[in-house]
Amino acid sequence: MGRTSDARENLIHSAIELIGNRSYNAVGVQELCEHAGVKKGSFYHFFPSKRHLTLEAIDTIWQVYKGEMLEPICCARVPALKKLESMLRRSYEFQSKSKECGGCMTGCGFGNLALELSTQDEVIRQKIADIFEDWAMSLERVIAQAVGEGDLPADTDTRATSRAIIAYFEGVYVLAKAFNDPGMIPRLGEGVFSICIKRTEEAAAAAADA
Amino acid sequence: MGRTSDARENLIHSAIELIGNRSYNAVGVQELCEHAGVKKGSFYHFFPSKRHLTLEAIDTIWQVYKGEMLEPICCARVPALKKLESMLRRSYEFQSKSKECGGCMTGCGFGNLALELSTQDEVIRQKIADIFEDWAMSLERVIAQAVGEGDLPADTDTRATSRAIIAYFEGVYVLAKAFNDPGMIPRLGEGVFSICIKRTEEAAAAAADA
DNA sequence: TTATTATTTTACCGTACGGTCAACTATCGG
DNA sequence: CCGATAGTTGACCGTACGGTAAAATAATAA
Repeated sequence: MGRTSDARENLIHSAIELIGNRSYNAVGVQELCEHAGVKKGSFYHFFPSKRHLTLEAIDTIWQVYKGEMLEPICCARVPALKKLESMLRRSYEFQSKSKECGGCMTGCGFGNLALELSTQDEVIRQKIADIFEDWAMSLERVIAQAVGEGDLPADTDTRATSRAIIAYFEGVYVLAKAFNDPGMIPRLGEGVFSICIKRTEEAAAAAADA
Repeated sequence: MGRTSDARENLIHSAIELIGNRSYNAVGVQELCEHAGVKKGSFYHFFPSKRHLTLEAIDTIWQVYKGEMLEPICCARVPALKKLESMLRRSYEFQSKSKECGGCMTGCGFGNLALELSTQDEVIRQKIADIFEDWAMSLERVIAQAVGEGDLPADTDTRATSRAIIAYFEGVYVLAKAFNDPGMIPRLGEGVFSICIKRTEEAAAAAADA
């Protein structure tokens, strides 16, 4: 009963867009409200604070990314290595488009918020860590598939490899954003395939005799 | 002529410490002044804006990091792969210490500022991009050394490899910060050695027939 | 010693921030 | 049609922000 409203959803989507394009601290409640077409009083009717809105926005991006990008790719019936290629290509497409629209690369929303807020907000940090963990588990299944398909060595450490790939992805986003060049995603992204492989005997030996 | 002062240096070091531990937008001019033991009027005697102080702080961290960490390691007369190990170990030590002191991992100051400010401040973005480029060139020489020592294939793309390693380092920092766990640096860091190697024939073929 | 110059100090500016409140209004179930 | 409920509105906190201006003070070069 009572009336209904889409102000709540609008605010979440405005937060995703504005905070995603700039940063948490660079976007104010007022701007969020204007962008969503909502008065400040309504903001605080739906969310106890800007921080709470952000927490919901983080949940939403993850649900959307997971549901519309990650799972469709992971569940497709194609070779595992092609799935990695798809992720790379889709990332590139998305970042290119966002650069064409807004003039600059936004990068990964989780990485952005993790670096900005991890030392200041334990709840947000933990939420992002959970997301990375969830993401890694999806990826781990892809790695295991690749092992099964014989494209990766049978003794591959799937857990470590999946984490390393996510780290690499995040790092590529950092550089691409610093250079404002989405083209770095496919260029550097190539290197993902190297991560899957264990280091050569010679390299291991050379590193070991330190 | 006139009196001398260390206020300027104090402000730069306060900026490095405070902004490094939190973020650009989370630290105000007032707090910077208090930490440096300087009055606000003096702040604006030395710097036209907080942004300009930050630009100088970025320069300073890079000069210090380069002079006290990067070059000593790169110029040492040891095998190239051992240099990579040194970088990893020193990163771990530094981040562990900073976590013990302040309670949390700060990560890489350049990555932090790149993700926070790249979309909002072109000058800062470009400065950080230049630093990454400079860093990559130092690393490229190490990779070339490893090739010369026979620890990496003769056909290694030293330029691409050095960029990939920096991306990977940055990504490891992102994850380690999100999990507030410096231990991820040595754990994930292992993967650096994989990046140096070209992907196997089979993997390349599998990825190619997409 | 003195004139000059660099630094320090204090008080202040306008603005934007995150957040609160109470009155008001539309809507839905009964 | 009515009462409860959910959503809206606009005015309003206190505070902290980045930044300014001018007078006071200290040190140095001549």
